[in-house]
Amino acid sequence: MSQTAPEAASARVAAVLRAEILDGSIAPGARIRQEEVAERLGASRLPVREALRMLNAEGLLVVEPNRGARVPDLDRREVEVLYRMRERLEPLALVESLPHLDDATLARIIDLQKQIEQIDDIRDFLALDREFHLATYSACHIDHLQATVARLWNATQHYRRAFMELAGPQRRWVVNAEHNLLIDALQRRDPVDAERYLVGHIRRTRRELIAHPELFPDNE
Amino acid sequence: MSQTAPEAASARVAAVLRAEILDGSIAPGARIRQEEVAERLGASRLPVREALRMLNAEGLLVVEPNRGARVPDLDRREVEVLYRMRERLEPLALVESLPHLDDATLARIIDLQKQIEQIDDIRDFLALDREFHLATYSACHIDHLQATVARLWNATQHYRRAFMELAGPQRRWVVNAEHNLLIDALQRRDPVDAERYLVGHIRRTRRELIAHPELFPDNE
DNA sequence: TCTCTTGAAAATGGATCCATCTTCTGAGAA
DNA sequence: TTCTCAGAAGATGGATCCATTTTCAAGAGA
Repeated sequence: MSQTAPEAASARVAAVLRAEILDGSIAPGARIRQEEVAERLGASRLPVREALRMLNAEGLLVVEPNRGARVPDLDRREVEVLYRMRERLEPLALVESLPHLDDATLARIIDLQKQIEQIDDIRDFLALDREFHLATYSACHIDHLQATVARLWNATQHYRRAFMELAGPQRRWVVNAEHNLLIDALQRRDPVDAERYLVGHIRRTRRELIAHPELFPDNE
Repeated sequence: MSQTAPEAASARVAAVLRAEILDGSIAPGARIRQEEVAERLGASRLPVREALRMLNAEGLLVVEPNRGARVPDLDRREVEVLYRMRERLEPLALVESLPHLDDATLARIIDLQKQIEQIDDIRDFLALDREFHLATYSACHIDHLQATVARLWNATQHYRRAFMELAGPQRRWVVNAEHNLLIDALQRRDPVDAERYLVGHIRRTRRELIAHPELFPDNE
């Protein structure tokens, strides 16, 4: 066969929509019409419906009965609590992952950070940053934990992007310092320091993000 | 209309399957065949597929491409980590909920505990216990947080039931003592004590549950 | 007797057509 | 001008039929 991957239509549709939501092409609040997606991607409405359910499970959109799917837009308190969830869950994922992290994954993490330090484009930065962190959790091998963490990243992705477009690159050096301290702790297999730097990283991000009320709808 | 609720077929199918999984009629490891469910519940396969996706989003089953849906069975480490996730997330849900808990909800929580102290049947106990805890989080009004906590309860429900069938009712008084201390802290609107008793409650449950390796598959 | 192969049965994935619900638009009256 | 209500258009939910994949059992060969 010349085709390398048969891949189901619903998975293909889900992949396209996932990318569009994560990179902001489909903004929060937008309604997603099944027929429009089906026509655009050359499939029938059925795999589109399946794809919407998948993305719903991934925290990227909400499905309301008889009213279709839409990307939710969150208020400031909601985003803040999602970040507090990250502060509690990701250290657990990291500590469970650390003992099983092999050298190849560690090398990939280090390489990702090198790319992060050289990239300018915000979308590329966000994608690499996400891949960097999820890679540090990849060895925990607890599906529920990894899926939950991914959902939190998915739901807050838009606000991270909006923040970076607003704040510009002047705080990038802080991210890099935190990432490199985290990598150092990982290389030393030190769960205490790894958790310390990770929590600090997420906490700082939350505070800087929350400090911009203009990112969120209907703030009194 | 005589019908009080029109309710979509997919939601109805999902409700039946959800109840069957939670009460153990469909055990972990079991494959769920779409056609069997469709015939049994008097619907076509399409709403069944939708229902399976919904339950997948709720953490009750996993869907593998071209291989259908099944209720996952977890090993001991997986259940332990799920409980550690609960220990970190539920205190956050409680603290975010506590300031918004109204008197009616508090009264319902107290009433649920009174029922818990009088019930004998394990399935009824588990349902009431679940309702009790989720009620304490119900005022946090963060959909993602409540859904995540519900998923953790869903995924571990089977092992809680198996544990109770094994351990019998002799530790029920501990549950009641912990619940009543938690209620007292809620009535005093004391987030510190409330978090303290809740974490203790979950930690003790985890330890007692994990102490029974015979509850889990393939433990060396 | 064990293993590999092959083919048939069964289950899932997808497409099209129809029913039902939502929502938007516009006309009419206060 | 504004509110209300009715009707039409559009979108979602569901049923049936077909295609593809998986799975399992039977048989041939070593």
